Amino acid sequence: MRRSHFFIKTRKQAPADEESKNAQLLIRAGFIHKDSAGVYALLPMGLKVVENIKQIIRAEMNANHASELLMTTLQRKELWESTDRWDDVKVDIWFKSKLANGTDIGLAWSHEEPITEMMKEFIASYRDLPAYAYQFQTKLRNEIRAKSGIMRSREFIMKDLYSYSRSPAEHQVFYDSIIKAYLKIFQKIGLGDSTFVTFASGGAFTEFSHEFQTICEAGEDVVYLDRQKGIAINEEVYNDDVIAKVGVDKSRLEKLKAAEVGNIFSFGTHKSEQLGLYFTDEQGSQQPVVLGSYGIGVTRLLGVLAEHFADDKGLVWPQNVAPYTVYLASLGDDIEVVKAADDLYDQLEQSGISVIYDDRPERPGEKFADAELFGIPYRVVVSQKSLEAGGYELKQRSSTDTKIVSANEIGQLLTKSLQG
RNA sequence: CGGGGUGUAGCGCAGUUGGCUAGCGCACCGCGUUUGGGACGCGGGGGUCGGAGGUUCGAGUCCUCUCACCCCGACCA
Repeated sequence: MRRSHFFIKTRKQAPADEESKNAQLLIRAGFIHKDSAGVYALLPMGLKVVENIKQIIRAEMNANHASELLMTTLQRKELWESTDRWDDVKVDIWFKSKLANGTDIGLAWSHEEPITEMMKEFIASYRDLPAYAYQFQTKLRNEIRAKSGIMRSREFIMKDLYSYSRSPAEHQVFYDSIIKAYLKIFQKIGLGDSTFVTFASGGAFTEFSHEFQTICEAGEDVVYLDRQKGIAINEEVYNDDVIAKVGVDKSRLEKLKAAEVGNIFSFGTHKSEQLGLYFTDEQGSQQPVVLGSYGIGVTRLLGVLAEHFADDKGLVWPQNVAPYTVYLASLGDDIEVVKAADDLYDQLEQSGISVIYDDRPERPGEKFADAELFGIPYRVVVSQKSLEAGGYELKQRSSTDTKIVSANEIGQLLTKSLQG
C-alpha cells in the first residue's frame, strides 16, 4: 500500500473524549473510528490486525476439526423463550426490534440458542456426532455503561465455537483440547506470557468455567495468579475451598487486574433438552446432546494488544498481528532515492512481505513519527544518505539500532523473521 | 441506574463581574523557501458556541429542561 493512496491521517493529539490508552492510541493512529460510546468502526489498519487475529484463531479451530460458518444477527423470540432467556430481567443487554408486521425479533448478543436449534437439522444419530462449528460474528449488547475504549463495547466481534458431543467424556476430551488450542492462539498473538487459564464461575452444569485472562491494568477483572503453575482464580470465586480444589499455593498468589479475552463453558445437556436436540445412540435410545461453548473476544484483543504493546511513541505490534511488516519511507524527492524506494517496494511486495510505502512528500520527522505511532515492526528508510552508505536503513520498531543493508538482505532477513 | 466531570471550526483548547466583528495552535487551500525527527514566511477559507426554551437593551457567559461523551460505582455467559 502506498501511503499516498491511503486516506488515513494520524493525529498528534489524543481525542478529548477518550481516556483509555487503547482508544487513544488506536484513534490517533487511525486504526479505529468512534461512532458513539462503545461503538467503533474498524479502519483499514485496524481491520488488518483483526483479520490477522482471526487467521490465527481460524487455524487452531480448523486443526480441532471445527467448521466455520456464519449465523444471523436477527433472531427469533420463540427460540429464546424456550430457554427462558428472552425476558429483559433475565438478560438485560438485549437490543430488540420488530418486523414490519409487528413480530418481535432480537439482535444477536449470543448465538447459543439459534445454532443449537439449527443443529437439530443435522444431528439425529450418534453417527452425526461429535460436531463442531464456529464463527466470527458481531455481537450486540446493550451495555448499561460501555467503557475502556474497545475493551467493553456495545458492538464487537467475537469468535464463538460450539461443540456437540455424545457423552460427557467425549465432551471433556474436546474441551481440554480447546484449552490447549486457546493457549496456543494467545501465544501466537503475542500475549502468551501474560495470558492464563483462570477458574471462574461455572453456571448450572459445572462448578467452574475456564476463562483466559490477560494481565492488564485496563482489564475489568481481578484474578489471583499462581505464576509457577500458570493458573489463576477469578476473584468472583476466590476462597480457600477453591484454592484447595484448584491446587494452587495460596502463599504465592498474586492479585492482579486482568482482561477476559476468552471464556469456555460446559453446558451439559440442559440446553439440548430445552431446545429438543437429541440423537439416537447405538442401542437405539434417544439421548440429549452434550454442549460446550467457547468464546474469544476478537476486537477486545485488539484493545488488549494496544494496551500491552505500546511505548511513548505509539503502538508496537508483534509481528504476527501487525497490519504491515515494513514501513518503507523515502526521504526527499531525488530521482535516485525515489527509484530505489519504488524498486524495493515492488521487490518486497513480490516476495510476499506486506509493506506500507510512505511515498508522500513529507518531511522525515513526520514519516518517522507515523511509522512509530502505527507500530509497524520494521522501518526501512531510503535517502541520499542511506544510498551513499550502501543501501537501505533498517530499524526494528522495538529497538533503537539501525543498520544499512542491501535490498536482497532485507528480503532475506524479513522472510526469515516471518517464518520464525 | 446513582455520583462526578466535559461539550466553543475537522482535531486540541482559551474566552474576566453578561458588552462591540468569538479567538489561539494543529489540520486545510494558494504562492515561495525547505527536506534525517512532526519546518518556515506571506496570503486565504472554515463557527446556528451540543440542542430547546427563558431572563435581558444585549447571552458562548445567567436560569430551566434536554441530548451526547468521559470517569467512579452498581452491572457483566
